[in-house]
Amino acid sequence: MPEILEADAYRRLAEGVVGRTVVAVEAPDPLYPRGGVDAGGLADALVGRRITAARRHGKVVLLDSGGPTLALRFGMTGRLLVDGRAAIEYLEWGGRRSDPSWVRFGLVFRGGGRLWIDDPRRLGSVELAPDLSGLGPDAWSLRLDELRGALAGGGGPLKARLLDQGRVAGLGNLLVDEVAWRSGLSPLRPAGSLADDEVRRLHRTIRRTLDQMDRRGGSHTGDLFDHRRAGGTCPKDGAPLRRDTVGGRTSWWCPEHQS
DNA sequence: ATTGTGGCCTGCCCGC
DNA sequence: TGCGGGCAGGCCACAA
Repeated sequence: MPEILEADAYRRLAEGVVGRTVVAVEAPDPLYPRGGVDAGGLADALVGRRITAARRHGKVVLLDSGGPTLALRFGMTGRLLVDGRAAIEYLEWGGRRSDPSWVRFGLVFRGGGRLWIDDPRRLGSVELAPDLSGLGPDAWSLRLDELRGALAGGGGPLKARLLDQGRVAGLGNLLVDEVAWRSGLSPLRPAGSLADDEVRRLHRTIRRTLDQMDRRGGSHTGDLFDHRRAGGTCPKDGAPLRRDTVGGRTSWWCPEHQS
């Protein structure tokens, strides 16, 4: 479940390769390169280039090197490692072990350092010159007017809108459940039905929740997280939590204080 | 255009 | 002890 918080931890880790020169590209999994490029194309584009920046938009980590930008996506079980060091050791729903066969992509640098993606489920990908125009504004720097725009006119459930990367980029299932719970908003509410004070509250909550959970260590550190299970109760008021499928995702919420 | 659904992919956990 | 089924969700293709 790499969501925006894990992606940002990966970006921070990837800053460690800025200034290094790529001498080899490893792409042992033919499923991993997307967008019409293969292992050879990745090598042609990247070998000999020096990494100049590590950026992030939503859940996507971007490496610049003077040529086409390299985009790294992590699906739900992808981990980034640099020189054998992981940004996140234990990924919820990720592998409990580490297995060399889970390495899906790697960059080898002059001097022997290495950046790679470990992804048991193979749901992540790498892409050259990604088109990010379909992504909405980044959730962490989201302005109030941008959130208003993202929710405006939506007849579908609030949760589906917040999960839609084209509306707001970066939030995943766990973070959306957490911010809806903290905001006292039902995930089932039609997105466009929120009153202005509710949008403001949601906006504040997104910002504060991301800052706090980043300090805590990731998207599994929400107050609701441990209660997302059969028989779970709301840590705020003790009511039994409801489990619904919303936006195609398992959703846990409190019918007592979320409306 | 918007919204919903199913499939991809595989480790892990539970029940038998 | 081994095995099979279900589950997890980011992302994309496709359908209504």
